[in-house]
Amino acid sequence: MSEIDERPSTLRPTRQRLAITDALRAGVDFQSAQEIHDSLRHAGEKVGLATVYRTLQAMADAGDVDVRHNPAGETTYRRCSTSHHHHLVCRSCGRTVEITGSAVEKWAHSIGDEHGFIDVSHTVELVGLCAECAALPAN
Amino acid sequence: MSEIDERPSTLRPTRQRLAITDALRAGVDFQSAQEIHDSLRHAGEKVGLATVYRTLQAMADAGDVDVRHNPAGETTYRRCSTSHHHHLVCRSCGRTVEITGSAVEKWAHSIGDEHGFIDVSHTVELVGLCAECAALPAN
DNA sequence: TTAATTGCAAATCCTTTGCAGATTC
DNA sequence: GAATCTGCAAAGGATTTGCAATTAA
Repeated sequence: MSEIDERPSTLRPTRQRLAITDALRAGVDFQSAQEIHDSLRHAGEKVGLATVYRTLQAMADAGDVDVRHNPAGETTYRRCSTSHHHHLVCRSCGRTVEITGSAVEKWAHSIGDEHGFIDVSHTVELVGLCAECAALPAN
Repeated sequence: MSEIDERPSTLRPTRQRLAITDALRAGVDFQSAQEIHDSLRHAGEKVGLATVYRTLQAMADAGDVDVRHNPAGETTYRRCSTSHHHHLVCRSCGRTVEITGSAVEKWAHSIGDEHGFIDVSHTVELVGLCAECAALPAN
């Protein structure tokens, strides 16, 4: 009764899939299926939106890309092993600062080891009030 | 041209809002608007779904609750200051381990300070492959 | 009384699915 | 030729919005 793995034994390197892989490689950070679809369209590659969704999902299942959700509620994808960074976002004005924290990287890794998990990736998001917004009278 | 703060100056403590606050307090972890709506309904409180959405959104804007997205893509809320923990999830079987990491808490805080942010909350999610799934031949 | 709040239903937006035709092996 | 993939359009599900009625201050 345990359905753990459902991937088809073959994954065909079609034009569409290669294009999507390229788009992921071109993007620096997480991108939504819609963004990738647009990006492909602008690049002259014609790929159906449904195909983009299906492919990204398959890649995520296979562990080839990391998944997260952006504030807009979209599911976003990023190829693994991209130079890794996080964001510190102001909850009032949306100002964003990029963070590179080797400290968390190590922490994530050691937690994984501790529980017998391998191949651990992580997602971190810091949300706070930036100095400017904190200074506003309304706050 | 800078619309930074749009909150109405008054936030009325209506029956609905109090009920939603209670529901948040009752829940141990992140809950979606729909879950809270159900929970209220079962508790005998009649509150419109739209109201739940609007209220949670307002609370999030005000910084009274933390927001995250669950794997299903739903937006979920948790009152701030709940005993804080994170999750380590197996990307294959979904097995979940709760993590309490004071290390990250401190890290998040110091990063905030470093950039002049106050009132910094954070969201962390670790995704990996658990020992059991890693042992499966298919993987 | 006025401004904020609510409920309902309609409207949006993102994502998934059914299915026939195209494609890869 | 068989198993996969694609695209399109329809279907689903979550969230938002318009608007008239209701309620708190």
